[in-house]
Amino acid sequence: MTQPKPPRKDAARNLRRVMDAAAELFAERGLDATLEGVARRAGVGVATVYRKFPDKEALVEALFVERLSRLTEIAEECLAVPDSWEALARYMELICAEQAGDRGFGDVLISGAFGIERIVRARDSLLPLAIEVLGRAQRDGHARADLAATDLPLLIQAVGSIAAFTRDAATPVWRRHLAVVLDGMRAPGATPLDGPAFTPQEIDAATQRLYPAKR
Amino acid sequence: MTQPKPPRKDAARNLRRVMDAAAELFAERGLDATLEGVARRAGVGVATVYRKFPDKEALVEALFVERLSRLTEIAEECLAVPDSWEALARYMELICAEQAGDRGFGDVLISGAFGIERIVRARDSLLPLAIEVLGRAQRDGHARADLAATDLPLLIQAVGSIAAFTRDAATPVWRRHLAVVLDGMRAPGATPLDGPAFTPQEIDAATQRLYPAKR
DNA sequence: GAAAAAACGGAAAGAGTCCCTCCGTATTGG
DNA sequence: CCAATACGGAGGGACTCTTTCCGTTTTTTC
Repeated sequence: MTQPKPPRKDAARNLRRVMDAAAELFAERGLDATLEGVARRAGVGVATVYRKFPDKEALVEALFVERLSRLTEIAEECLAVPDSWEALARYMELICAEQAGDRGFGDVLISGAFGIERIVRARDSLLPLAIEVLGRAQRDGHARADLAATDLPLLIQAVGSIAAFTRDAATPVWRRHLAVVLDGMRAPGATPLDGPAFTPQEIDAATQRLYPAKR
Repeated sequence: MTQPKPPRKDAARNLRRVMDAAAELFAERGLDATLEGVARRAGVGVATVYRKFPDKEALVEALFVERLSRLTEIAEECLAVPDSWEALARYMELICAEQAGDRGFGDVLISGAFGIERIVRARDSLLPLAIEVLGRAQRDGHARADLAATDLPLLIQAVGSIAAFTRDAATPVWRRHLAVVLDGMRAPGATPLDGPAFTPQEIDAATQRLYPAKR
């Protein structure tokens, strides 16, 4: 019933060091950061990293599954905001901020992180919430009617790409561009959005192409 | 005075094949495409590629310098459009379209393509034109006053990133998001853009970090 | 406080990638 | 037909990154 074994003291300390270092390094450099880099920053050897996590995917999973559920929380909190436009704007802003602060997290969202099951599922569970947040703002006449829910992740990704590109600058300039996007999402839309929006399946397909295609 | 030597027939044919293949492959896969891939698509050996161009950079330069000056043309044509908003909208759209149709070109714009002199210079000559296009629309009260010229390349990059991400889909969905952005650029802006815009130097710094940092 | 158990570090194996060169063979043009 | 020119593709060289191996050190247990 009780834990079979209490872990050794140095092992516990190193696990924390590794996770902290990985969180930092992935935040700065994205998922491309190497495990050797993680080890160096943690002040341990690579083997120690591998003793804690069987491979890189496991480390990524350990770090980001929790953070993804944070996004779900954000969405749910937004649904509780009385003003439906306020809710939509906050939803966009908070998600962009998460990405802007952590390049690795942005990679996870866009790529599905090597297709890790739990991560992909967690990410996919976000769309229904987006539908609700957007739908409410549309029903109230705050958000333009021709926006589709699938436009949200794409617009978020667009702002996120600015955040990634300008990451090392002093100013979080992406907020300016998010403001532009938000104004563009307001009703009434001056320029009609022509052409069909993406289906959720098309979004999935795009993320999946990302991994096999790249590295 | 005349060309010292007319080139051999097969050499001429292969030069064209290589350039065509490279244009295609870079368009599809970006600057990461390998020269072996180019050779394969051209139906020649790698050595032939290297006989035509001393190295990869030279090939990239040959392909994209011309295309960059096309962007200058676009900007100048836009300056000739009477309606200043129309001009700005067209400017944004045409540049996005160029990127959307050619992933390599997007890479060139964002990364400066290995820092190749002529390419960087050509790209930098674009900003003054953007200033004019934007300034005119602002003076006429069409574009929101709190936009800075440096916001344009960043917004273009944002839409471009959607185009890159959704490249393989049937629908050019990025047009929807460009429309959103354009509406957000209209005056009056509902959400104020707070925080300073980027300086041109900050943009340069960001592009330069891109290459050394990555590969 | 010593021996057993657990964990450690860093070198290096292994698997890729990609750029570019070499050289024996083929094509071209006079 | 032969000299000049160009060709193909194997492979050298230089990375990079993940993962394993093993002799050494630290911790725990008695």
